[in-house]
Amino acid sequence: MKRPDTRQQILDLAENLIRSKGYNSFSYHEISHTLGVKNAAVHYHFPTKEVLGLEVIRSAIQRFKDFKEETASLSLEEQLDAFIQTYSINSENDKVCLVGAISVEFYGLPENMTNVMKGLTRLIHDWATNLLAIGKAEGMFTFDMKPETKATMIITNLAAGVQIARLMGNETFSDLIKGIKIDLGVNQ
Amino acid sequence: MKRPDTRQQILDLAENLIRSKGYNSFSYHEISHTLGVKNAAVHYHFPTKEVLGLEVIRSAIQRFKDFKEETASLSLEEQLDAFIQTYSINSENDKVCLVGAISVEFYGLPENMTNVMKGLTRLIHDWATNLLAIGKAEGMFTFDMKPETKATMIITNLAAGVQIARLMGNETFSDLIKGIKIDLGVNQ
DNA sequence: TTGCAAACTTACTAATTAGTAAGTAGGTTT
DNA sequence: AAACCTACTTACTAATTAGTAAGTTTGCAA
Repeated sequence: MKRPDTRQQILDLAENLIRSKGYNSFSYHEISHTLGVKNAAVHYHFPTKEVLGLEVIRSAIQRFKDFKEETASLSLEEQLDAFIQTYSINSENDKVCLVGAISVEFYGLPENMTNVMKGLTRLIHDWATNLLAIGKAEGMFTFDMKPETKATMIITNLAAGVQIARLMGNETFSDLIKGIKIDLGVNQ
Repeated sequence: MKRPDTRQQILDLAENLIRSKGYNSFSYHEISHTLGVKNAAVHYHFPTKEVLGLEVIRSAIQRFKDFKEETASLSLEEQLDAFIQTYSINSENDKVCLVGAISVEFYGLPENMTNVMKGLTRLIHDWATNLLAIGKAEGMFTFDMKPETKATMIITNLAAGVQIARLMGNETFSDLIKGIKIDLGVNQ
């Protein structure tokens, strides 16, 4: 018999549930039922829901670090496009990003989770700031503010863009991307 | 004895809880305990949690309509500032906006709630679009895209701005406001 | 072949959840 | 003053929740 890799399946499903409905809107029962295992099997891999939530965020941190490495050799515009594309995929799959999901439920989550999440948010923001700073210095992007401010603007556009797409439709999101590029001066 | 206006207190508290932790992170017990009444008193005013959630959204729709009327006679820039200020107050009170709160939990909420929420989102977006269209025509705002696109950009900046402020601090939000104004050409 | 550990299941528990039925106190209407 | 209504309380229930303790199976190593 094949190794079903239950642990990874639980982790993936938990992330999808957090980004579909929020952390406090899914139960261990929903996970075990969906994967065809028993409730205790989920607790075997992740003793508490807080541990599961933490692991979801930690794996997202690792995934972003991998993304950084994998795209490091690309041009700035290709890096930005790759970043935006991850949100386009979210929008098509009706999934919000972790930053949005965790921040909205902030005061209903274990402090450990929100603290680890702060690290991921800084990581993404620092990366975007650096990208924009270099791009501005090289004359590739045009904006009249600090690169950290522009980074906040683009990240908030994307984070709430996938949220508002649930209420207004996916065209709203693709339209938004065009706007971001126009303001950066990278439209052609 | 004074009229305690329990119904209004429940409604206000419910909105605050939704915008602090999310709809599925608070209970009728939390409401009744906080207000010093019994669980059944909450059910007397709002028979089901879905009804309570719907009333929260409906009262927000009414509030936005009142906002529109009250600010209609102001200049475009004053109207925009008034709109932005409601988000600044949110940020200071660590509250996200309803659009963000409802959209993140979207697939964990009763369909009635998300449908009514779509109405509020359209209402806000249409208002902002109209404001930006007139402001652009009058040469007050400068942007090189459709006014509906710029409306989406500003609304997503504000919605996710208050979210990301929870993870990165309130300076991130006030910084973001400056960025929005710079891109609109209404800085200083 | 025996021993052992990883990955479960079986069978629970205690707490919390939304929701209800029946009663009651106090003011208003008739 | 009798009837009635509003705004509750008392006292529940059934379902769901996260979490646990004690087995069981299966593959692998000694």
